[in-house]
Amino acid sequence: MSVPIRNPTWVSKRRLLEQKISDLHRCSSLNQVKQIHAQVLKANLHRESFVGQKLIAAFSLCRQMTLAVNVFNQIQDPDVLLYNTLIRAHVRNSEPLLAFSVFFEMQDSGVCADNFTYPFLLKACSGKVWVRVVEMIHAQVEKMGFCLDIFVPNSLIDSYFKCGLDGVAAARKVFEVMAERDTVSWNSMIGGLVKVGELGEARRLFDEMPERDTVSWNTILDGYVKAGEMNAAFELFEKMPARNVVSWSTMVLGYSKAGDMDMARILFDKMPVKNLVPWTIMISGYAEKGLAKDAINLYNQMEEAGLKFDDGTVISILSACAVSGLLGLGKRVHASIERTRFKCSTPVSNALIDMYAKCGSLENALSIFHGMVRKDVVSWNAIIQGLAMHGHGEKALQLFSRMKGEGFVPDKVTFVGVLCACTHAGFVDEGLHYFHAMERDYGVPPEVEHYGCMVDLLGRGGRLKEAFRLVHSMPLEPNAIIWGTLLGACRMHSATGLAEEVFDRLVKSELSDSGNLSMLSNIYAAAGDWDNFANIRLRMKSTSIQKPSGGSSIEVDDEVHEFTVFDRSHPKSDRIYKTIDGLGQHINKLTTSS
DNA sequence: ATAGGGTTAG
Repeated sequence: MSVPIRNPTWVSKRRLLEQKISDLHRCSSLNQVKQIHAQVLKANLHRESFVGQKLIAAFSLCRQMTLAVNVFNQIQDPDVLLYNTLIRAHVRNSEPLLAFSVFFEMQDSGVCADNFTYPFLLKACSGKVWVRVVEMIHAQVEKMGFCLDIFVPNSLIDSYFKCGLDGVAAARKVFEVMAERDTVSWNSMIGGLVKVGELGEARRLFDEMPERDTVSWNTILDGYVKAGEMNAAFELFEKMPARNVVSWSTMVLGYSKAGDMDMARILFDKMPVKNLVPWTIMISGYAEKGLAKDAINLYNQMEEAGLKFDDGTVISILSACAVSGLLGLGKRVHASIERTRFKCSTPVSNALIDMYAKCGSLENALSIFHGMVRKDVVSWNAIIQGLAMHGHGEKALQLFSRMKGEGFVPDKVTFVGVLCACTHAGFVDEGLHYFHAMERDYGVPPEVEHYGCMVDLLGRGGRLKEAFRLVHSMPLEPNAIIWGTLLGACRMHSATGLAEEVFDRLVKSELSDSGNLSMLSNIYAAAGDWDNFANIRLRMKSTSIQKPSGGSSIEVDDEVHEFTVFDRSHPKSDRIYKTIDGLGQHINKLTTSS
């Protein structure tokens, strides 16, 4: 019998599968991944570590962690690479606890962590609770002698600062006891101190350090910018021995955030080298402030300069459009994305949903949402919020239950949307139900935002006493929004006496702003108390200078129309207010007749 | 280790 010749079709099939496996990370749909998984099982390749790594990563990108874990369990003696892949998958899916349980499992089975394992774990540790975990990792790397490698203490400093205030002392300690410090160690300390708002100490270290590089200068510069001290920042900026694109961008952002777009533009024009970031900062700055013409001009220039934008650019500009209702620019950005790539990334789609919803184009928001390949919690939150905002409370609640059905875990933002949906649909009892269920059934303790929603829900539902009781009994300190909401409820039900009580609290806690003042003046006006009305209006004149009042804006044909409290500067102001009054009467008629 | 970036109540 002759030696069997390999079937050429079989060989090419096998090659094709291997190619598919190594391209798994490029798969855009769950079905494709499932198909390849089936082929892997048929070819009996599912016990290979490399194949497992690829499949786990691909399933985790589709949020199919059950499938990812199944793949993992098929492999008998997982190596460190496979463990790392699963750890990273859990971290990516915001499941730090599961990531750690895999890590412990790995230790129990005697597989040693490598230099990749700890960075993945450290990435899972953000937020206050996790400082203990950084401490645990710290102890382990210390025990294994990893701390002799300067890379390790440097990243520990960074991780401790990521724990917020709880980690600051430990970060200082690591820095103090380090055998040797390099510029990165100093810069990490300065950056961390800036992040937690310890600008003074950051500056002391900056002055103390033996050798400063441009990163050191940029970091301390950012500290002054974040503190809003633009004069000090500018002084530093002029003194710097060398400036790079980061230094200039930091200054441009600072002026933009301070509302000084002219100064931001002067520096932007002067920059010797620009990359995407300063362009993004400028366009977003204009867009956020409703300066549609400037934003669009610069956007055109950026396109003409042949710059291809990345996710950061797109997200930043879209969220600025959402703030000021620049639907026109938002649509242009959307069109540019569609031209340049096949599918949007999840964060970009999320930004699009939010932009369309906030600009009032719910159909577009919904079509982006339904067309998404990989939704995440944020996608659901954004669409639930968008539907709620536009009065589709019932639809929002339907999506909430679908979200759970598809295996997504609601978070605190989801419940803000859900409660908001109940308010807008007038579902007071459902709202109370969700409010009680969120901690009990979902492990999400209510925060001040949720109490705010409840005050609004009860207040609008005419259950003013319950709203008051909730505010007085809540375990958290009520903020200006809570009192303002309560004040609004008082106005709605002409409860002048209660309103005064609320307002006293606002004044005492120095939380009164022009919005709340105008609300109180409306209450007096409605009650015919013109003396108090005049009093409040006088007060508004003096406080409105200190505190900017809230408002809304909308873009029509590249022109932005802005509206703030008591503002009648719009040329069609009379007609607008007449229309609003008409609508109000119409609504009253409908609600009293039903 | 430094600059821009998604969802949060009135």
